[in-house]
Amino acid sequence: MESGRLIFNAPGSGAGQMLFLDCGAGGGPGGGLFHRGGRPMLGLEEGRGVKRPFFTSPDELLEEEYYDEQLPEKKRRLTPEQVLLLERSFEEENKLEPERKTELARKLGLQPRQVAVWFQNRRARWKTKQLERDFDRLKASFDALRADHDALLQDNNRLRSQVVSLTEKLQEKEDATEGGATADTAAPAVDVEASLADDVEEPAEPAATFEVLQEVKSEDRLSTGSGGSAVVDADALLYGRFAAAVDSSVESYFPGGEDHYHDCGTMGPVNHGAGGGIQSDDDGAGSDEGCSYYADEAAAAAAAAFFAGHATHHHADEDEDAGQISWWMWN
DNA sequence: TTGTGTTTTATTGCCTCC
DNA sequence: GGAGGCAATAAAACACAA
Repeated sequence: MESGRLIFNAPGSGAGQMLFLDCGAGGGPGGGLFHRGGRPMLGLEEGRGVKRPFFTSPDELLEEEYYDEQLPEKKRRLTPEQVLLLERSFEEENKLEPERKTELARKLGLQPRQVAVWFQNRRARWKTKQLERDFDRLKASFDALRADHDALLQDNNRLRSQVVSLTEKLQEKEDATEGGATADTAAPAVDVEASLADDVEEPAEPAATFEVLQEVKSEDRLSTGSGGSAVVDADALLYGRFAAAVDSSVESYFPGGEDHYHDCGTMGPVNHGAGGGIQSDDDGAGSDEGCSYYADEAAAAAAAAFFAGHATHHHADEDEDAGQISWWMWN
């Protein structure tokens, strides 16, 4: 981009001091020493091969030697001392009040506009760094969540295979019962429990399972003694053990109480709307953590259907949570 | 030395606030 | 409407490998 320049003596400046007005076509950026409003920016050119700051102290500006070798201005970097002072000032406050700007400019021998520009660019750099930090932090958080998710999936698969094998065993026992003598109708339930005890590894929360067992036994005593009770009871036992295992997983995922995954809004763990995306700190990132990554209402419905008609009468209070539990189970 | 990528300084245009 | 902030961008300065 070619720029034409008007070079003229700066009003009020010492003799020979020039200003360069950038008249680049289209008003494009680059090299101009005038900013909006026609505010002039002073610039002094270095001698060939001589390194020296573009903007110097007011005293230096008056030194005659600087008026030699006037050439078209070039962009100069601030000296380390100038940058240091600016950095310190930025650390104190990243916004620049007019008084501070003037004072800094005076101390540094810069134009106030330069100080303002430096702060503007510095804020932009800080924001970029902040975004990088936010990204790293969110990525780490996401990776951790994904690892947990994978672990839960493995757990889920293991439990599902147990359900299948135990269901098969139950079916075998049912078949055997129907084909054999009908001596003691309570016997199948006892056998199922024994079988389950052999085949299912210890649940993560024995207390919860114990409650289920107590419930199962209690209902078993009240049952009519039909062969069907064994099926219901076995399902109830499975449900209880599964729920305990899931609760354990959830607890480990949300230390401090299961309410963490109940408190994610009216839709349970499913996070809806724009708030589910990556957010900056300003947007309150982190408040949604653990709430929104694995939404699958179809899975919840499937889980509810699985247990419907089998164990629900044992766990009426858990029915309303079935969707959320299955959300962990089938994802 | 030269080509290339990065950093720094500065400008422009748009937006918001008073 | 003016002042100031921000995003986008240009271009000089700088760093560094080939």
